[in-house]
Amino acid sequence: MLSKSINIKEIAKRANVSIATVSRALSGNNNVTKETRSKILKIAHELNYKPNLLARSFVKGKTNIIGLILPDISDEFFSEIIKSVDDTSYQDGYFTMVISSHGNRSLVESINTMMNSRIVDGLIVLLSSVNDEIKRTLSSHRIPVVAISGDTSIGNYDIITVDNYKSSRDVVNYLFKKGYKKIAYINGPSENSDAILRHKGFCDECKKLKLTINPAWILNGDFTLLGGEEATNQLLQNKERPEVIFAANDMMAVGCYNSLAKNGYKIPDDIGVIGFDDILISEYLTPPLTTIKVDTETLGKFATEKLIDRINGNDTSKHQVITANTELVIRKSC
Amino acid sequence: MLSKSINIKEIAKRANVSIATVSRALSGNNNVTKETRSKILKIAHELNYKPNLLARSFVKGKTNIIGLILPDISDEFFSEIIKSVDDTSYQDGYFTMVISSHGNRSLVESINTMMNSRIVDGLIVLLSSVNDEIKRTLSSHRIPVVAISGDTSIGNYDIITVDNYKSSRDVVNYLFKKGYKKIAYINGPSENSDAILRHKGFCDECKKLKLTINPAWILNGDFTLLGGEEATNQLLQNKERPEVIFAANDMMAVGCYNSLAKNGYKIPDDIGVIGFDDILISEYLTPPLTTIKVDTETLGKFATEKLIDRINGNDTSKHQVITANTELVIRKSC
DNA sequence: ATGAAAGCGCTAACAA
DNA sequence: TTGTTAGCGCTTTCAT
Repeated sequence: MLSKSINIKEIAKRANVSIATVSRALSGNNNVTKETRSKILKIAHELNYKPNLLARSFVKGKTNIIGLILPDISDEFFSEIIKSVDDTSYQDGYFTMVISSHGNRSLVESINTMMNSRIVDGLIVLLSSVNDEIKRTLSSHRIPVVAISGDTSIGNYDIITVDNYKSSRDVVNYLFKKGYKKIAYINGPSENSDAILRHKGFCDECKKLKLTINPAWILNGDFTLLGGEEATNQLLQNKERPEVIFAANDMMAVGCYNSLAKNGYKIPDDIGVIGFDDILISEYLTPPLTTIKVDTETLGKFATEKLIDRINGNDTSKHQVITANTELVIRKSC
Repeated sequence: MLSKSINIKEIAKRANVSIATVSRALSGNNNVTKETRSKILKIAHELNYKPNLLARSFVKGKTNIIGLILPDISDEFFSEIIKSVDDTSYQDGYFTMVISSHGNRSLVESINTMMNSRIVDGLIVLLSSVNDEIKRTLSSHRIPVVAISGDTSIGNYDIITVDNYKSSRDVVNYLFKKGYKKIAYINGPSENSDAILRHKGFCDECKKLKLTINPAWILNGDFTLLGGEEATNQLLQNKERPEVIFAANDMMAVGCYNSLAKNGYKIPDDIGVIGFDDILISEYLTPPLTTIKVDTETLGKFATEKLIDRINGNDTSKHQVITANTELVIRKSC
């Protein structure tokens, strides 16, 4: 294994030409006669020659690999992003390297390593929360960076985002029109940008519709299934019960379902539930979950195309914030 | 952007030493005096020097990246594998590069590219079906290869597998003991190694228990949700109905649930359902799905550890087949 | 402990 | 059209 590999020098020797000619023949460069080229190609094939991409990348200063940094790889939402990014980049001749930031402590570290390693030509970073250090790190762009982030405060990089705020208002509006007046809300993590905006959207629309918000109906969640379940348990302790629960993401909505089932409540007859994200599972819950569909495919596609355009220098415009569409998917849960 | 970067030559100049000394100081080599080292480190820090990992990899012939080739990245089963592989490799100082084979046509191509690129030090390949060409390609190991595969026919690489056959027999046995005699089976794709073994396990155990298999109750599926739904629809056309449906994977079991609900059957009262894989969603179905838990974390961990041991030369034993455990998880669906 | 120099495999500028 | 040669940034002998 790892036996000494065939290189262009070896081919050059056998073909009685210089390594430059071999390089040219192999890279499809024009300045080689048909005969020389076919002779070289034949020998290369016979020796099962494979170019050392590492050497090539090294000299060219370009690897055709993009890096994708995620907080946590297993999350379903993220895996859809991975697929979308990978599909898009592959079509443009790029590989995707997926890097979990393995906990927040190392997010900045991961970004820094990747930025300066020369292993990736560009970076897509999925951000759940943003602080100054992260922003500074991302802005120190040795290579192009695109962030997928709820926080759209401008930095020195492109941002692909979802309209959390408006979608959240849409939800409240929909509920209001359906006749729901008593709405409970399960919040996401306090530092999560998406969660913050969704919460703000909820509050603002309630205010606009003059819905009074019972403070006991605003629960703290953490975007996990269990968090949603516990929040709902807590909610059900109150004597007065809401008519519907708005969970800031679908995973918590699933937790909601569990709690409600265990406590003997029927959805939507006794209490309605609405979520946010439209993860795969949502459609197959009983009853199917009404939710906001976040188009992860577009999210990943936009991010990748933007990044590759930046890498290739095809896009030298000012850094942008691009908003991907959402859509209210009405199913059976409210 | 991409401004000329600081390199060891620059540091050497400023520190009035040779590049060799800088290299030694930076790599923690002993043969440098405390003073020289700290001087160099200070300058490197001031200049915000980051080593060019590509150059380092190139000269060392080692990138500390492992490749993970998957048939389709979005599958939930696979994303758990990704996480496990990434976590494990990260702990050992490796990055993980995820490569979707983007359809079978390019699987061999993907393997070949990665094998010879020098970009990855080793390769984990998730195989859903195996043919001679794939086997030959994997066996031509310029670098170590570990396959995660149902097909365990020996090749020139390590194999991590799941005991599909035995687990499938376990399922039938469990059903039999629960009093189910009329069992329907929804098969996976005909060329899928796991599916083939699960089906064989089903047949053999039925035979052993002298359960007669109604041919109309053996359906063709494709491991997708929709496939499971359609198969179940078809199954319900028969006048005689089975007491329980064994879906060869959980995704199809979810499809089963949908079809049964739409046709007015209650699980498990009217008809039972059992699956295979234990994907995240299974626990939260109504009723929670009884299934075989495939421990993807262990699967990925075994594969990664094996691979890294091979890369480091810590394992020079003959190629092995390692079987990861499964476990029958009894919930409420039968 | 430090330096000089070779070389990893390839591309590309320059010469011929 | 082809060859010569100089790097790319780093590690690693081999001297000193």
